[in-house]
Amino acid sequence: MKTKAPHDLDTAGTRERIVRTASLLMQRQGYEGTGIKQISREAGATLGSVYHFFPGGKQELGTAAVRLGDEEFTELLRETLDAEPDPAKALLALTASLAEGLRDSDWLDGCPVTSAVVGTATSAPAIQQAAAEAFARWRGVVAAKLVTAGFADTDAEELAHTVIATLEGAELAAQVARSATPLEVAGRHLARLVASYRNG
Amino acid sequence: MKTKAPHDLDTAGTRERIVRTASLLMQRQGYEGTGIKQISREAGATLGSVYHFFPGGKQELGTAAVRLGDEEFTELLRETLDAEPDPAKALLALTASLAEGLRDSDWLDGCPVTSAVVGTATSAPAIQQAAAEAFARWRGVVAAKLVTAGFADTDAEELAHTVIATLEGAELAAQVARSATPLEVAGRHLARLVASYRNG
DNA sequence: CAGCGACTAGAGCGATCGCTCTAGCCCGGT
DNA sequence: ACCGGGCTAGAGCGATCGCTCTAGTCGCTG
Repeated sequence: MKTKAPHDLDTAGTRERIVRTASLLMQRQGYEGTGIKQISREAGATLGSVYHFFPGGKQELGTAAVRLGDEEFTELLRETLDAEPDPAKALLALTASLAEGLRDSDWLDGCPVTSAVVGTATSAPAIQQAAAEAFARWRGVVAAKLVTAGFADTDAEELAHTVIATLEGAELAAQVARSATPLEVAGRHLARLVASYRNG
Repeated sequence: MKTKAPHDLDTAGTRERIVRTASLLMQRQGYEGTGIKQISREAGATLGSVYHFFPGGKQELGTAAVRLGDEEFTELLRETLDAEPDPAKALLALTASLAEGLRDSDWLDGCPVTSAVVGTATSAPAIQQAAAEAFARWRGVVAAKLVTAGFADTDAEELAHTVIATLEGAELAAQVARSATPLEVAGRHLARLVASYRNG
């Protein structure tokens, strides 16, 4: 039962600023390529604050950053899928939205979870765990949408696997090629794949 | 016109050992997470040798490592696709092969290009360039296979985009989940997607 | 208003980073 | 026999890494 006094808000403010900055920087530079001092500097916080909020150090902060990316993409996923009854059309809207976001950042801001998880398998297992949970949650959201639209449970779960994997891969490909084409093509193919299960 | 004296072979041996070690380590730890000293130590070479062969430093070595990964996967791609006339069946064999390789390394060795390219957009543009070339070459191999199998040029090129993107994404998902399922499901869906263009 | 816990502030630790530099080994050619 | 260049060898540079530590500020509570 916490009160929402200004004190608490300020606290939450600094903590959140640190996490958001960490998420953004790790998205662009990866986990290993981002330093704690750079995060604290760009977040307008001090090193003391960072270790006050994240006594577990870099790994705990990285985990929080991945969780933030998880939450944000989960919300985008839910919004986009809810706005269109037909799952195939919704996927087209989703890839278009991702392509727009990527272009707007000059192809720098890819998937925050992907960026943070690469190369941390042995050095930061907690981050791997958080990334695994994120992917599983996203698959769950896609699968739920498909089930609601009348797909069989098994088909929905398998399609959700491929939808999320293809989105990850197409986002990376688009980033590297500095072109929206991989995402646009992936959207059309995913829509076609999903539609092929509608009557069969 | 170089002679193949033992002297030259030894030279090539050290250089190649360095590149192979760099490729393996960056595959597991990412570009930023791998140090030059660690590479030279594990390759059984000295720091002097590394900078003798790669005067451009870490970025040049990383670029060579990405090119090696490019060549190796290009070969695997060609071999697997050549062994089976039907592209859909060939894709199933390919995902099975990737899943096997991933499991054999205890889910540590994902795509070497992906690992190296994440987080290097601003810090090592030469690596981005090499990765873009790798993805383009792989798409070319897949597209050529599809054209040979009778697909229209446009369909073949678009499918190649999605095949490569989905393989990348599924490999990453399998690595994070420590499970072959994402790759297996992706293989079946890619086969289905490709087959859907056969008569349409 | 005294006291206390939450938070800020940043100097500085040992280790490691990418990289440079000098010294010397080894081997083929003349 | 001697030289010269390809390659090895590793000490050490300044910078940065993740992290610890002490000191101090702030605002709420009794």
